[in-house]
Amino acid sequence: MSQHRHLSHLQPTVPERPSLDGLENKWDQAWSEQGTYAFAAGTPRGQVFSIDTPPPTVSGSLHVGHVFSYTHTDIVARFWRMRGKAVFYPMGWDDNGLPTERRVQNYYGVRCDPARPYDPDFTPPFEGGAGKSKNAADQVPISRRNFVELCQKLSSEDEKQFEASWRHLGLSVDWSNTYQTIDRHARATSQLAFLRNLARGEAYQQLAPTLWDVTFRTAVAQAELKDVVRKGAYHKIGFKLLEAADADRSPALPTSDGRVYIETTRPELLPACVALVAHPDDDRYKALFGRQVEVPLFGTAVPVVPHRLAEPDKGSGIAMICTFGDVTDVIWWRELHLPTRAILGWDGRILPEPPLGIDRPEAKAAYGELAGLTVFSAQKRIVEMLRGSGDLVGEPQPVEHPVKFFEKGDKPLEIIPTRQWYLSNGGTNAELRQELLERGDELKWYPDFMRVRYQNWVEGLTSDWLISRQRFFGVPFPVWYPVDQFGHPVYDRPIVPSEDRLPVDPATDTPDGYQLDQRGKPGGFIGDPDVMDTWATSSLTPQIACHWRDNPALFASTFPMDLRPQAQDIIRTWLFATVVRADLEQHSLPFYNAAISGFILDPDRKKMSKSQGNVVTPMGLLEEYGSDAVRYWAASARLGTDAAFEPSQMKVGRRLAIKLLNASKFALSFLEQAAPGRTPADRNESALDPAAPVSRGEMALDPAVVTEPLDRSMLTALREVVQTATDALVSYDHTRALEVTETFFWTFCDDYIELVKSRAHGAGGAAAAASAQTALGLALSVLLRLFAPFQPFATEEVWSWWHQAGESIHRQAWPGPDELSLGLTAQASPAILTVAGGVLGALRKAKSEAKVSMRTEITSATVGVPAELSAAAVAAKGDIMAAGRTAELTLAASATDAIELVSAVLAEQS
RNA sequence: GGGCCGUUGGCGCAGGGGUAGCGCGCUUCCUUGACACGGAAGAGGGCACAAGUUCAAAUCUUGUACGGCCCACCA
Repeated sequence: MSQHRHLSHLQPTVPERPSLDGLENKWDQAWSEQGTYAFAAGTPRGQVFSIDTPPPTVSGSLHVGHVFSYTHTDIVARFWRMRGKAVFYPMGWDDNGLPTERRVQNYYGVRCDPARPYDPDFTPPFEGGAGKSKNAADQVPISRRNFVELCQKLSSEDEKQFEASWRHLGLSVDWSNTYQTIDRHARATSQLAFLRNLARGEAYQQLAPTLWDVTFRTAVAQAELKDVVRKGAYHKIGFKLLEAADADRSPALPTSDGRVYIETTRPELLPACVALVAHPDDDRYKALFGRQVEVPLFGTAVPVVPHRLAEPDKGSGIAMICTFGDVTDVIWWRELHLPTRAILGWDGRILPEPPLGIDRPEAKAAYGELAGLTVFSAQKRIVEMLRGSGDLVGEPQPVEHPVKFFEKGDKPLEIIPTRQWYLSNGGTNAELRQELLERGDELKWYPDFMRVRYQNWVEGLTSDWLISRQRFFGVPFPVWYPVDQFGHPVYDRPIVPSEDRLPVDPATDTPDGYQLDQRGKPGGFIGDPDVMDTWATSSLTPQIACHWRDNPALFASTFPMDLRPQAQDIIRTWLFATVVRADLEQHSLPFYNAAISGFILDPDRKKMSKSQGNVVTPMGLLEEYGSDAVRYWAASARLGTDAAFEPSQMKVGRRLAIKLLNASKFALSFLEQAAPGRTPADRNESALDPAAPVSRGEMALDPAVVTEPLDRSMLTALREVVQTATDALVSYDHTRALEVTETFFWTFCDDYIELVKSRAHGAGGAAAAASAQTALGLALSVLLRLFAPFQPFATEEVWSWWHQAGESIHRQAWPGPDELSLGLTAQASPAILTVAGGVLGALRKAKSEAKVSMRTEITSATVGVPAELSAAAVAAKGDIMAAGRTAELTLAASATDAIELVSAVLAEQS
């Protein structure tokens, strides 16, 4: 960092015609070569600013929303770097999980079949999705290892493209510090955290009803659900009331025909029915509690039971409980201790064999009609059967109702009993839940109202976190199970590896104490076949990036991280899960601040997303407008606020970047003029001392030279801007910082530069000229640094014109409060600049109304100025007259509180 | 059903007790030696609606409407 009271610079080398073209590649390369954004390892925690960068899903393409939110983070990173922090700014790639699997299937025309052996010479049938077929059967089955290799291959190609785009955008990421959520280190970290959870009892296995996606054939977690409104129909079905053991006990049965009528949207689950349920206070059905009814077609006898969750005003007020139609069924089943009659398989089809309770031949025959069918077909078939048997009353009544889907799936979820791994997240433990709520309070949220989304979510948790997935491209569970003498795995005695063996793949690695050939044999072992949910790994991004596992010194200097930037829609997943993991392992927050960005809306105010088909690819934008311009658009939107996709804002940003180049060129031309071909060797000498020796040394801009009131006024106003912008950035309000800087900058260009132009050229003598020239240089230096986080390319370009090669603006000190303090006696009211601009505006108005050029001379003019501002106006009168080309200017008392043109006599035009 | 944001000139946004502000767009003018990828000067709204608090309300309170989102419900 260099001193800025005295600006160091070389003889300016300003291009004849400055341009934004090519700046991105030029500076990206320079920053890369010079290590401008490298993290200084060994920096104590207090001087580090660490960022938990969201690892983008590389299987998707980069879109404008990414550019938007990552720019916000980069502004913060650049600000703190200039404030003297060692910024720890890694980049991760989320390549682990389903999206990559799907992309690989389409891209290479393959599918994973874990039963196949590894083929080291395997070549995919095609690349690039050229032979893409909708039919999964056309995909070539390959081994899990081949499949994972293809996932890694494609991911790393995608990652290169992402990095290129990010670099083009100017993210000041330390590109020597990247990770993949599937790489060796991430796998080891994820497995280590899991083993610790297991040892502490926070991770556990359970055979239980599980939300199940039949397309992907995997369990999914509560956090990955979405509601989809679907068409369905209420089917009214009669259940025959069976004779009561004590027949005269029930005087007022609700049925005159000996039947109980329920309404269901899922008649195909009839064979899975285990009870009917009504509200305990429902007088219509009270008398039935404890009685048995017979399930139509299948002849199963099931009880009628009371439960508070049954809603009297829904349907007929009495519902059938199936194992399992929805999550309420699971609650009823669990709380009422009902039997299980599962009829759905992992593939979403009706199981071939009927469940217990269906034993009569005609019941078995009825079941046989459904066996093997999909849910959809089974429903059609059973409706025909019920109609035939007379158990269906009337026609099904169409309804639209919300159904739970996996957020990435396109078929409704089913609930299937399976063995799965769970991790405590407060869903079943009030004490932990309270602790996690307190973590949410402890965290600083930007904007603060995002906090309630976290609270809502934590308060609404109904189960622990299901972390196992029956997929292939993910981090495997680092466990094996002993196989007993009968060949059955012993699930409650998992075998774990020692921590130094991580990462392991239990599908190919052998547990300690066993031989390779004992796999799957009685008395041997078997590996857990599942992988972890992608969030189970990405919830550890702070531990991965900061190297909790293998670099305690780095971890100590970067964790808990300073900032977690992320999107609002993954508070319940990524943010919450990260808090859970750090709470369990480190007993702390994983980060102190969360910056939540909004969505990008297209011009029709809809959320931009791939499925909407309205996504604009960012690279085209970056090339068309320039990265600084696109960043400007992003920076104009506040955290947590949805923003419209606005090319017009990008044009404004581009105009600003060009203006920065041109205004700087102009200001620097005076510095050159001030000391042509020479610079003082002694920093304490005046920059303008013509006797100073010529050298390639440094030239000082001495604030003491700034003597003119207008110049001092401008610098005083700028000082306030510095204060405001700094305060705003400290509180993550980049919009405000940009706004005040930009507003000042336009005044600086339109008014100040115009006002001092002729004086800076020497019209008022050497001292007055030096004052203007030095003020221009000082202001330029400060303004460039204020803009640097927002427009890194244009500012770096300008900086390079007058500073030593390699002396990046992005490593300079952020303007401080002292830098522009000109000494108490040299302060001047910022009002001078304002008034001078106002009076100049009045003179311009005279010309504009006369429809003449601004060059036109004014013979004489009178401008009214409010009394309290008249002294300020007088102080800048000479500059105003010069800028307005006015020979005779009278400053009169204004009748109003505004500056107003009273009269003007224009010279004849030639 | 519970909750969180928002509603300010044609569009995008800022302001947040004293009587509206920025950018784009629009109109008119200006090819001035930093910039035509420019510059200057203008026109245009009374801040969704209603009631209240106050000397004074875009600004505070309450309610309503509309838009967006989160959570819950899912027979």
